[in-house]
Amino acid sequence: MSVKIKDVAKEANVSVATVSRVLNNVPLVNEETKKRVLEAIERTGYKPNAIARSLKMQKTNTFGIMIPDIASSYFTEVVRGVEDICNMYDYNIILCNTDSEEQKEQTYLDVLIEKQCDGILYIGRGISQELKKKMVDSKVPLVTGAIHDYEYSIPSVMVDNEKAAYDMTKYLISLGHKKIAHFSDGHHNSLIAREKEEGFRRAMQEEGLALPKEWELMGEISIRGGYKMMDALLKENNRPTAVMATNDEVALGAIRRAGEEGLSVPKDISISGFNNFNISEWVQPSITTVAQPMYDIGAVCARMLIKMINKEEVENQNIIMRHDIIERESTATVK
Amino acid sequence: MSVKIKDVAKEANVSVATVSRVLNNVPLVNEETKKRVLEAIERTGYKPNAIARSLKMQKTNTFGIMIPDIASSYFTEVVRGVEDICNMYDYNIILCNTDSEEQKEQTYLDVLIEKQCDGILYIGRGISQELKKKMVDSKVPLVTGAIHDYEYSIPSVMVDNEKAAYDMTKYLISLGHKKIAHFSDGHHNSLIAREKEEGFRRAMQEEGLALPKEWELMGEISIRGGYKMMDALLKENNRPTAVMATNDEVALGAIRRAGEEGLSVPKDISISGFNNFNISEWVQPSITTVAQPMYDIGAVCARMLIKMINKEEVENQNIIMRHDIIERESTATVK
DNA sequence: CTGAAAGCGCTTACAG
DNA sequence: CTGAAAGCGCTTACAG
Repeated sequence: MSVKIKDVAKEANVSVATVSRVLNNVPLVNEETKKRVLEAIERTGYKPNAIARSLKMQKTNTFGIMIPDIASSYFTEVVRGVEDICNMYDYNIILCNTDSEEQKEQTYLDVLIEKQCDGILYIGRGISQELKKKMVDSKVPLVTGAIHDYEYSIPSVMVDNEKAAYDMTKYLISLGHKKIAHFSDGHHNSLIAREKEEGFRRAMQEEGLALPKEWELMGEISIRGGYKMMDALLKENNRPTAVMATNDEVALGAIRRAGEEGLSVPKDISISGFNNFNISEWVQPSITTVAQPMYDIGAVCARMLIKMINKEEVENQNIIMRHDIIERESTATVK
Repeated sequence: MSVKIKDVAKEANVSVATVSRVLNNVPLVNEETKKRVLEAIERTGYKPNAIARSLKMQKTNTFGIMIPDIASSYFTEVVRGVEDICNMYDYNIILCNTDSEEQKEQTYLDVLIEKQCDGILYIGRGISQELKKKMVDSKVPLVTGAIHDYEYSIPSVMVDNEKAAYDMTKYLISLGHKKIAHFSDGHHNSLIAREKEEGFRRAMQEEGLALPKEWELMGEISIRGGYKMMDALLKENNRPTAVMATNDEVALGAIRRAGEEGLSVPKDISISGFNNFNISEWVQPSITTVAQPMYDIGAVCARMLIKMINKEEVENQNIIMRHDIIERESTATVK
């Protein structure tokens, strides 16, 4: 059916070896011959078969990327960063949505290994013990994004979540808030949630502020999740003056629910987010947040993985990206 | 380095053919032998090499998916739908962000063909002549999402954009609006923009309403794009009472800019969106929009492509999905 | 029920 | 500078 290297060789009156050489720009081909081959390729409309090439070369030029859900703004940005770099370096990515389910993660990992991916990017909230072991054992080059594993010290690119949460809490406190609730990710495997929790507590304790149980809500990371957590919080008699939400979507849901209750944000209650999603500066009120360079996290992950594959030395194997507090309309000094 | 089928064969004292048979569940293998092979696989930790298999079978079980930008909410949802179905049927997807640039599209198409993708999903706003020809000539099974090509009648899954825009315009008119602006996609290749434009005009003309040039804005499809278009509109003396934006992000940007001007939405101006993104019911005001089943469009595209590859008959090659007007807070009767 | 062998479409060490 | 041949890791028609 389709034309193969053999057909081109026949057309150009050379051997397949020669055709292969011009295809791969091996220098020692006679200019005349090369021209003839190029013409034959043109005439026949030949396209190399990358699968055959991969089998021979033991290299597929494709990465697997495992994320919880592409429909979640955070991962969407990271993936875009990954893909742009991959495109520059002639890699492609196989996208795997795991929903943070271990079963799916295991299955995808097997597929990625079987499809001989040159490397794997794992972007997530945390990795289960089992998967971690399996990944490391597989010997496939691996980089994690958004999280870091201390057990195997897998190369990683992330933000200092503990510090980021600490900074945001301190910021809220600097506004005069002493009663602060925390809406966090309820997923059992979330390393990030634990780190943020620690930062939050450290800041509160430093100031000698109370941490009542009813102000530590856990739920789904989504607008609806934020809505529900605010709903639960409002049922309490003891109301905080500020809420630190684990991301901007959660903050948005919380703002919506507060508004329905007749509470004006930030006049009656301050609400902060995390990540600085693109909507956050546009919604009303715009959301005070901790910006983190999601696109760059993806891009740096990809670059690091490519370096590893090329056996280049990677000086810093655990890159911490910068975060920034962005003050906007959803927070204000306590009245 | 890694264990191959030959190693398993040796371990189990059978031929590679036999190992391959148990791997592929070919029935005519002795139970006893099968068990021995399975044990050998277990012991050696053998993982099949899908690349070798693909070369032999002429099937990679991977699709290429070309979209403008995964960071755009519309495509994010569609891709999730695609991936979920692919996962069910043991396909993987190679994600390609083209930014609607023809150069990137051409390059990606070549790569997808060379990597022997079993099929390609093209989700976009429109296809250039050249790319269309190249895709069709390549003979790779192809489905388009969000758009339909009338020239080659490529199988497609989409919403009736003309009718959807018509319906939304009619809805705004039913609210008493006679002065309606339209914020649309400025990309030169956007088929969708042209269809919506037609629907908008048809509705307006049916009612004998004017279509002044200054109310037909074109810009970038994004929150910022909507902000800018509203900014331009507000510079006109002649102000409409309603704006139909080409999607919810554009609407959000427009709402923001209107607010900055001291205009209250919907009291002073009604603004409608398109697509029903997940934020749209949560922002304040929530956005009146035309819902379209983005996830399902992706899912149906994937299913159709799989059917085509399996040579199953696809009765309806141009599937029109349902759209719905969702009335929310950003539109109101004209005062 | 099982094995030897050919072949999928490439690349490259080796020989000339 | 060029070609014949081996080999990447599988599957399967063929023969037994």
